[in-house]
Amino acid sequence: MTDSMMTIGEMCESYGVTPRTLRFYEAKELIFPIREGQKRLFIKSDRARLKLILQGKRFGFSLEEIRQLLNLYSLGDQQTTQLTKTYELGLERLRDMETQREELTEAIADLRDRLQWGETVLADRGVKLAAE
Amino acid sequence: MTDSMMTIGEMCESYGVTPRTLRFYEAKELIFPIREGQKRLFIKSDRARLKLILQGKRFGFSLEEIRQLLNLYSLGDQQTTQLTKTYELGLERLRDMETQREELTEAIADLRDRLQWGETVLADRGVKLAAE
DNA sequence: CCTCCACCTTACGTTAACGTCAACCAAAGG
DNA sequence: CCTTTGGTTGACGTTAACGTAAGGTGGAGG
Repeated sequence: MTDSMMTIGEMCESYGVTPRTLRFYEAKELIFPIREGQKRLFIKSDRARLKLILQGKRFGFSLEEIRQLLNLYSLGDQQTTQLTKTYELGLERLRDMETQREELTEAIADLRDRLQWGETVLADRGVKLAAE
Repeated sequence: MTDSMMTIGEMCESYGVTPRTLRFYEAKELIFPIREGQKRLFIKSDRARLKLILQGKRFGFSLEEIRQLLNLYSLGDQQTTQLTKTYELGLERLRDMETQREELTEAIADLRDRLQWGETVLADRGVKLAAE
């Protein structure tokens, strides 16, 4: 109704996933769409979470790890103990991601060198590459 | 013999993997250890490849994608056509990795904010965090 | 000679993350 | 009223990336 509500189909269209995927994520408690009768309805926060899920997957996190991280994004009225654990978990993840970024930076530089080399080899063999 | 040769056990020790993993990678044609009778022997280039494999996995690449990438790291006397394809594949991966790096940078900043916020909340509740 | 150890192959088991299929409901349109 | 459209819940299938268990080999040491 209000355009803040989306059906499962619209969600799939928007984010390039299948219904099965969204239902699966719900079953794994990564998202919590509300129900109108039988049907699922997704609101803004669901979309925010989904974005984070898809991003997390690109970084190589498992769905379970992502589920933990998502709690960081909906911190509210939890017990202090739980909150502290979540915080520390977040710190760990942050270190992970920073490490990963450094490695990625190196790997990119490396790959770039290889490609440069490949270019010259191909040039030597008289191959014209699509200029870009 | 020469310390440039390593047994499967030594490899596992060095890189924190299981024998099964190395045999699996060989079966998938990601590494090509030489044989002394039955036994596998790993030389320097095998170790270089293994490093790249493990790194690639951290970036979320599948073994099959990694296998493609590895060809870039052993370009030699292949046909020019194949070489060109490999080169273009490498370019694609490079774009992927650069994109991933940007996203990762954003995600890190984001997570950092959350943690900062979490810190203040915990501080308000009188929780002392391990200073670092 | 026997045993242990490190390695081997073959083959079936496992987990994550969905895909696919069957059978069902409910609102909307012709 | 019937059919289409878009959703639902099981339940079983699939792929990647290994784990694991069973049984076999070859050399070193007691």
